[in-house]
This record gives sequence, C-alpha cells and structure tokens, in this order.
Amino acid sequence: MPELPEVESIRRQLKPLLVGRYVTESNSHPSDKFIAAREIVGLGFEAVLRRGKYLLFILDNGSEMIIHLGMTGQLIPGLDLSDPHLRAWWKLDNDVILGYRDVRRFGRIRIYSSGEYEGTLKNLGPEPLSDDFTVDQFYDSLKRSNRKIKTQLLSQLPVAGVGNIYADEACFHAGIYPGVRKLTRAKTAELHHSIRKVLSRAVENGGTTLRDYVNVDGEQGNNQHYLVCYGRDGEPCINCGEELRRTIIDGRGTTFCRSCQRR
DNA sequence: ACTACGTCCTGCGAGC
DNA sequence: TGCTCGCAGGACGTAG
Repeated sequence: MPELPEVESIRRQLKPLLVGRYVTESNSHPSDKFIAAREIVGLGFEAVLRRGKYLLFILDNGSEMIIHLGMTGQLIPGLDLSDPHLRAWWKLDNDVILGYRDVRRFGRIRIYSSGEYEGTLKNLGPEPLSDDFTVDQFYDSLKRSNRKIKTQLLSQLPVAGVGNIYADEACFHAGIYPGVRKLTRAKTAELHHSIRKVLSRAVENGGTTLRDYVNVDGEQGNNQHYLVCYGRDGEPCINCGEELRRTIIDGRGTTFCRSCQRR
C-alpha cells in the first residue's frame, strides 16, 4: 500500500527520467480508471510533484496527469509490455517506455486542467512534512469531526498521505488508541509529532515494502525493519512487552498495544 | 451534513 | 496434495 513515503520515493526517481521529455505514444487498460493515460500523447513533462499519495505530472499545455497508485500500483521504466498486470504505458521521445503496473487495479489515472481537482484530492489536508502542517490547524481539524482518530487520518482531511501502516505507527508512538474520537490538545501535539517522525524516517529509508512496493528501479524499501506496531500482532510491545493486539476499526485492520494505547 | 458501511479487484494463505 | 473461500485495503458511492 503505497503511502506518502513510497510515493515520494517514486517521485524522486521519476523526476529526472521524465522532466524535459515528451510522450510519443501511449496506451492503457480500457477501464475508466486508466483510460486517461492515453490523452497525453504529444505533451511534455515540466515537473513531477506529489500531494499526499498522489503523483502530479505537470504537462506543458498547463494540464496535469494525476496518478494514485492505490494498493498495488507500480511505475516501472522498461516494463515488459507483455506483463499481464500492465494497465498503462507511455513511450517517451528517447524510446524509454514507462509502464504502470497494478495487480489489483485500485489505482487511478486522471487528467485535470491545472488546479481543477475533484474528490479527495480537492479537499486534501496539508502536507505533513511541510510548515503548513501545524498543531493548531491539526487540532482544529480533528475537533470538527466525531469519527475515530484513525478513520480521520485515513480520510486525508486533517493531513495528507497517511495510510494504514503509518496511521498505526503514529498512533502507537503517540500512545493513542486509534478508536478514540476526541484528543486533548496535548495528545494532538504528540500525534502531530509522531506523524512527522514516522513519515520522515520512512522517506529516509526509501519506503516500506511488505509485499508489493518497489521503487522505480525495482528495489524494495527498507522501512519495514523500523515498523514497531503495524503487522506485529501477537508480538511483544517494544515499550511494555505486552502482546500487541489486532482489531478492526471502521473496516480496517488495526494493530495496537492495549497497555500503552488506552481508550 | 455527517457517519458508517459496502464496493471494487486479485493474489495469497488458511483450512478442509 | 489440491481445492475453496475469505481476507487485505484507498477512495468513492450509497444508505441511514
């Protein structure tokens, strides 16, 4: 599940391959999710940016191609066009072919005229690693909703780019039960700090690979070795030694420590 | 308006 | 051993 650190790792590698190049040919899976990939033939890449988990390809006619990798999306230069999970590809003017591979097809590719976003992207919260993400703003945003804290994080509204892995990690580090609905200002500050810590460390480590994630070079990330909560159901808490438990919160698997993260 | 839950999609692993 | 079946999850659609 590519979240902010994985998408950022991909962005950094993709940028030098694409900027200054233009698309000579493209094709895609017929699904509405991917068909927009075909629309950018003849256009050039001016920049490769990221907002939350979205990759933004700024094109030289002022429009943007937006890719969300969903659960299993991968962008791979030189991908074999016979790959059964290839969903889209773009041929560049240097004959390099960039392939979009997505086993589960949860990803999506969209074209927007600049800034005309819709849906989650339109209402995306601030970038967690930027100065726009402040405790004050975070506190106000969380206060406005009565949903569970983890659900709010996954909604992308209070802050952008946090998915299931880093939500569990951040709540663990902040000592917050993910199913709680209200946080004190002090706890909100701890969660704010934890989100920045787990995400920035994961970016430094090139993302987390549990199953599908690989970067543009086909390499796995290294951050899975730094996870202390997610996926460790039944293993001892690194703080208190109690067995970590797994539960379902609003339909999403959630691991936590019953002792360190009290309701 | 807001919250909760179902849906998409396919590979994999648990269990018979 | 080989098969079936349920699970995993981000964003969005729908229902209450």
